[in-house]
Amino acid sequence: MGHSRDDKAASHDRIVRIAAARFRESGVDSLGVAELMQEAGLTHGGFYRHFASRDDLVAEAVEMALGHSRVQTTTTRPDGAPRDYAEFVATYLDPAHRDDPANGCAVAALAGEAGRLDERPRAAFTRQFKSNLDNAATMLRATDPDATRADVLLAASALVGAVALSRAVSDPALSDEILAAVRARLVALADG
Amino acid sequence: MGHSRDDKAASHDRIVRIAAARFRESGVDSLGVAELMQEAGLTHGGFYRHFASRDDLVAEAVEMALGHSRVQTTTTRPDGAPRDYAEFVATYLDPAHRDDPANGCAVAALAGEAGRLDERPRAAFTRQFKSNLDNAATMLRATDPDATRADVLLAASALVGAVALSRAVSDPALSDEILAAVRARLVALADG
DNA sequence: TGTACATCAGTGAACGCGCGTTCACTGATGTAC
DNA sequence: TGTACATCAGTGAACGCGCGTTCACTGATGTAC
Repeated sequence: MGHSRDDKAASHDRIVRIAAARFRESGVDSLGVAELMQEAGLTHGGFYRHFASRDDLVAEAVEMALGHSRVQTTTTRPDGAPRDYAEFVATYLDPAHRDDPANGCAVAALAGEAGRLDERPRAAFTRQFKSNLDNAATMLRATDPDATRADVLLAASALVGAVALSRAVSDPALSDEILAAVRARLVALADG
Repeated sequence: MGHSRDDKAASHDRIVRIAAARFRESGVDSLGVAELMQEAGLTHGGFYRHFASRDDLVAEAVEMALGHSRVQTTTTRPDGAPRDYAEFVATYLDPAHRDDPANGCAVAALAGEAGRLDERPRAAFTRQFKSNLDNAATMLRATDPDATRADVLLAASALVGAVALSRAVSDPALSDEILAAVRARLVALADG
């Protein structure tokens, strides 16, 4: 067990990443300090060398969750190529995204409880959502130059709603159907 | 403090209604047994004359929340007249609905956590959502006879997503804008 | 480069607190005769 | 209709438990000379 400053930074990062993933998976209230520290390979007492309080962790972890997710709404791919709107929609509404909230879009995962979070994480949510809207607008307008802001807001609402509903419903066929239908309609609207 | 059978039924109903409202407002984990019973004008010990466990209450209250909300997706109005799709969308996406989740659509309020609920309340969620889809389909097809099931699923996802996002975001202007934009686009899509 | 010392990341026992749940009790209700 | 009795809705103290948080301590790290 290292005690150097690099070790502390690594521990801190590990703790926040684990919390961010777990918060997206099962909400901000689901994970206790003791369990979190255990998952990070530490004991609970050390938590307060990193955070002033659990609320402080929540703020940091929500900020990280919103900033880093595998299913991103970024305009470029890992290889640097611009991302196509249809491809983005397909990735976002893929069952793989539905089934892996821990690594998925934090806006979709946290939309239901963001309004009840403290000011700081809620502001982070709002900021990130606005940024996602801008990215979605850029992608959509590359396909449909006439797309309005209302079109972007409809698409964003449908994307977030479809992922949330597909995760909520206990009927797998309906879950798949929601994703496929919304994907088809959003792509058709952009192309038409 | 009455002890008759009618009194018990009234107490039971009161407890479940309060829980249903509070669950829609702030999630299923937010309300303790003691606080709930106090709000119902009783003491916490009596809770177990009504429910085998807190989980039992959650199941019943979620079922009631899904069955009874002021902003309903029913096809008829209180006065018995059929409901117009555009009117329904406008009501659903009204700021008054956003600002009153306790009396609003339980599907929108619980979408984020329904997937983490027990089997029984989750099944109730799924059942109610399917029923809402059917009602929405009927209303939508009254306006647009060519509307497909995919159109209905897009509308449902957009409605739920828009309400969730409008509640989540801390910027009031953006919140209003989401509701207005999705309303305008959904009505325009239905009108052809 | 080596030594002495301060710092502080991490440990693990302990804290107060609120939670869901239990239980002995009270007294009004409903029933039997 | 009146009386005796069983039932049970509701009370409130008490329970074990897990939570977030505190704290005295350990020992490796980083610094001063």
